[in-house]
Amino acid sequence: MADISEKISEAELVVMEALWEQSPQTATDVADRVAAARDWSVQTVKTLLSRLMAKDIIAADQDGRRFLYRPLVARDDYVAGESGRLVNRLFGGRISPLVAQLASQDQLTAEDIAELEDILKGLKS
Amino acid sequence: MADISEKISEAELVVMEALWEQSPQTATDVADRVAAARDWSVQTVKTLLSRLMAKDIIAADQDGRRFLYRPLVARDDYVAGESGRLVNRLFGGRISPLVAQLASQDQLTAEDIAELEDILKGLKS
DNA sequence: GCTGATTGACTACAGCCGTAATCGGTGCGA
DNA sequence: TCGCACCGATTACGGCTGTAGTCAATCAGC
Repeated sequence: MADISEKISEAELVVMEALWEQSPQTATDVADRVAAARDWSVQTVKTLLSRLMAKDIIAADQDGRRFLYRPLVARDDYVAGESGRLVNRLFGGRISPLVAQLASQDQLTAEDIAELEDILKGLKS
Repeated sequence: MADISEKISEAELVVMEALWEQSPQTATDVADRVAAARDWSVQTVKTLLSRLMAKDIIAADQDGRRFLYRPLVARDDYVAGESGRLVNRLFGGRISPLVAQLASQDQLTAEDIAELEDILKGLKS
């Protein structure tokens, strides 16, 4: 439940996803993996890695003359923080309006509904 | 269900909340209302109003020598967009992991759970 | 040993964001 | 009618973001 103090930007998040998927990785590995999603130069990815290091969101261990990067923040913690922030900002901290919102947009599949029921069942016990 | 093309920044959102709460309002009204949340100068609020106008997120009707500002985007539409974006970005478009996430943080009150059950009941019919 | 490829560090630069000061016009009270 | 208060418009400016180029060191192969 580590707090994420520094903000992760949109582009930085793409890099984080690559690192969460697999770590540690060299800058080049990350760049290759990211290339699937975004057409960025290797330099761009390296800059983003530097910024993430400066923000203490990732760390790097030297391996010969290059670095192996790894996340310091778990994806779950990040996701929890962002979800909570959104729910607070837009729904006054209440989640049911969010679900109602998404439901009204037909964003809930039958499977989602079944899973939600399971979750609720678990919570009541 | 109008699409929101331009992005609303954090500070702009505070101004939007004031306008969604009540509209139309003069710049001074908005500034007064916003003052409860943020200690901003009137100038700052006016700048934010200008930027929101430039982004076509609000409009203004002249009233004597001042303007009456009103939202062009409904809060529900904005909220729907943001919620969907978050769910897509972090949960691959699936909502149940979000609820599971918040549940695991003890962010669900008994009332939330009851409301969610009602929502689900409604959806199944 | 010299050369080319690779790597991290530093630099760049435009656009957006937060926060506000200043300017020029105008209506109102004295 | 003269000045002041108030209004929107314009300008400011430092920080963050997206996107990348360049530089200096270094490793690997000829």
